[in-house]
Amino acid sequence: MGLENHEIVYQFEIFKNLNRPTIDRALTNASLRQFKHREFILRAGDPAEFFCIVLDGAAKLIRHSPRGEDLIMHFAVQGDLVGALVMNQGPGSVFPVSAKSMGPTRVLCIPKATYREYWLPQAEIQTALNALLYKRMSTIQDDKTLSTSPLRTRLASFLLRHVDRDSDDGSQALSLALTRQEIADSLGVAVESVIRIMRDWLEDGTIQRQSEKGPEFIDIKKLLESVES
Amino acid sequence: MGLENHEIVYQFEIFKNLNRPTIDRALTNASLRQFKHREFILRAGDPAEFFCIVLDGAAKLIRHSPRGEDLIMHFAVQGDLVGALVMNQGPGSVFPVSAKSMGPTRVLCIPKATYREYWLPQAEIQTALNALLYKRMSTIQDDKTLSTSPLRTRLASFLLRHVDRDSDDGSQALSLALTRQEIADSLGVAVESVIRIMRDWLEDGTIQRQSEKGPEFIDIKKLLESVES
DNA sequence: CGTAGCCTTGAAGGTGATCAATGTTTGTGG
DNA sequence: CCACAAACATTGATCACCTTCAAGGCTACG
Repeated sequence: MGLENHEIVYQFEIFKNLNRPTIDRALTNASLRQFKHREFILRAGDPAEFFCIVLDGAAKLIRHSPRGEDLIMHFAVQGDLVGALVMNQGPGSVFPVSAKSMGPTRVLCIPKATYREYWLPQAEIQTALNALLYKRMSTIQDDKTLSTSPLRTRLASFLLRHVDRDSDDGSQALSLALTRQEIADSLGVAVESVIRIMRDWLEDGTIQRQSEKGPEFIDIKKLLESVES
Repeated sequence: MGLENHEIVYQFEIFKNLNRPTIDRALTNASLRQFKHREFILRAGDPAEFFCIVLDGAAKLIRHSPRGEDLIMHFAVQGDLVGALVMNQGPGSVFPVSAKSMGPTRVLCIPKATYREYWLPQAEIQTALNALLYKRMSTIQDDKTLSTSPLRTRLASFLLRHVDRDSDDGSQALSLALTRQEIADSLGVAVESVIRIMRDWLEDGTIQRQSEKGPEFIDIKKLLESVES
C-alpha cells in the first residue's frame, strides 16, 4: 500500500522506539478507509478481524446501555488505536465497543493477521500498547474517583481534561468539538443537566464563546474556583 | 530466594506460555512479604520501585476521593498483579492507587530492576500484562455502561461478577468476603443505600445467609429477575 | 473493657432524572 | 431552492432516588 501520503504515522506514539522497516512491517496489508460524519468504523459484537489507527479526524468509542442510551468510553484522535486492544483475546473474539466517526475521519485498517505476525512478537509494540491501555484506564479511574462528587465537579474535570494543553494562558479552547449530548454521554448523565450547568458557566464567564457558532473557550482558573466552592 | 514453597506461581495466568527458567528469571530478587488484615501493601504517591504478585489472600486497590471517601478500583486475588502496570511509566513515577490487604495476605515483591531487565523485553509477558489490563478495563467499562441504571441494577451486576463461577446450580457464594462498606466503595455510593437494598434481597430470599455470620449466597435467577422488573 | 470498624434504621432534603414542549441547525431529496 | 427530517439545544415543572445526618447496636481485638 502507499504509505507515502501518510508520513505522519511514523511519528505516532505507538511506533515510538521503532525504526521505519519495522513500522512498515507492522502496517502490512493496511488499507486506508474514509468516513464522513457519524458513520460506524466498527460495531460492538462484530468479529474482531482488524483494528484501526486514526490518521485524522476523530472517533468516539461507544457502548450501548440496556436502557437505550449510548455511553461514550473514549475519544480517539490522531494516532490513537481503535479496536486494537481486543486483538490479543484469541480467535472468535468480538469488538467490545462500537466506534463512530466524528466529522470526516480517515483511518488505517490493519488486519488481525498482521497483528499476529508483527505486533504480537514485538515487545516494544506490546509495551506501547500497554502504555496506551494504561493511559485510558487512568482516565476512567479518575472519573470513578469523582463519582461521588456533584455533577458540576465531574463536568469541570471532564472539560479540563479536554482543553488543548499547548498554551497555558488564561483561557483555552476545547481540543475537540463536542456536543452537549456527547458530553452527557461521556459522563453518563442527562443532557439537560449538562446544559443547565454550562449555561451558568457561560453566564458567569467561566466559559466563553468567541463567535456564535465557534468552539468554546474555558477560563481554567475560574473553572477550578467554581468547582472548589 | 526460595521459591520452592511457592510452586503455585508457575501456574499463574501471567506466566502462562513461559517455561520455568524464564519464570525464575522474572522473579529475580523477589521477596516474600506477609500482611495481616487492613495493612497497606503499597501507597498511592509512593515511588513505584517495585510491584507485587498476590500469592494468597486478597487486596483492594483504592483511591482517595477529594471528599475523603475511599473508592475501590479493583480486588486483587491469587495470581493478580498489584502495582505492575505503572512499571512502564518511566523513572520517577508513583503508584496511582493504594493497595490494602483484606485478611492475611502474602505477596511476592519484585523490584523494578527485575521488571526492566526481564519483564520489559519479553513480548509474552507484555502481552499477558496487556490481557490483564484489558480485563480490568472491561470491568470498569461494564460498570460505566450501567452508570445510568438504578442502583439496584448496578449492585446486582456487581454481585453477579463476584460469585464463584465454579458450580452453576441455583445459588452461589460470593468468592470474596466483602463488607457492605467495601461494596459501597466499589460502586461509589453510600453504605446505607447498599444496606437497604441488600436487606430487601435478604427478606425476599434473593440472598441467603447460611449461618449467622457466614458468607452470603446468591440466588442468581431471582437476582436477575429482580433487576429486570 | 474500651475502642475501632462495621451494620442498621429512620427522617429529611437535595441533586439530578424525567417529561413535555419548542427552537435551532444541518443535511437530504424532490 | 424549498420542504422536511434528523440531530442537537433549551427551558420549566415535577418527582424519585439516593445522600446526608443522627443515633444506636453489634462484634472483634488489643
